[in-house]
Amino acid sequence: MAEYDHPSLESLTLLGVLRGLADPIRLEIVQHLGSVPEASCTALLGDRPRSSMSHHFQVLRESGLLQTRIQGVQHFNSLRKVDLDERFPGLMDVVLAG
Amino acid sequence: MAEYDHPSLESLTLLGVLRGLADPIRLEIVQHLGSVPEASCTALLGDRPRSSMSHHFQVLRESGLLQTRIQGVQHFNSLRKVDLDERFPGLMDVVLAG
DNA sequence: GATATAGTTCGATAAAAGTCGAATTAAACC
DNA sequence: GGTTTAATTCGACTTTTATCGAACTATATC
Repeated sequence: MAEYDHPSLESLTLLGVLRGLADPIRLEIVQHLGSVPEASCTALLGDRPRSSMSHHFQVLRESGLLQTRIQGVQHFNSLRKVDLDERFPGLMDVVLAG
Repeated sequence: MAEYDHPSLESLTLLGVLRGLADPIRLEIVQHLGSVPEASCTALLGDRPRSSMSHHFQVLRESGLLQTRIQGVQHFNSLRKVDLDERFPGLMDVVLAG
């Protein structure tokens, strides 16, 4: 696998981002990523099946909430906080405060 | 019909509110309500069936996003902006700006 | 009381989203 | 090349959510 392509800043929509956040697992992932620079999928796994988590990471990536950097066999996820702050100022602050 | 009971400020959850917002029709309703003091259901109907809209109003009410005042045969909906601003400061500003 | 109006509730259907095991890919390492 | 590790993809299934016509409730008006 080469690399993911992430949606551009301009293509992000409020509805898309809200849909990305509107799931308990994904909200938890996002909030966790608010407190660390980045995290691998495994680090956020808990006791859930990998395939479920992989699905949620995909949704988060496609809605523009996180970006994934591939290093060797690991995928490091981080919040697209700077982008999100520019596009939807204040949103991430509320989400991470909640 | 007597009156609706709306969830208390403390019982609102971020996830619940995000779920309420994560639908195109509901987001549109909320954003519209951001620009008017209140609106009846019919006023926001467009060309959609009443029963569908009634469902969305119920979801919005239960997630704490709006309150409904009954006056005669009409139901007037308004954003719970003050409550939401207190509970999730900044959230509504982003949503209404989007 | 009959009629009109505003909105809800019911119930059936359709569409969307989440779950998760099994198979697969891809890199790393011996 | 074989093995381990990290994560994805596939596909089948379940659950949740949305849609919307038809019947219903409640208020207002004549």
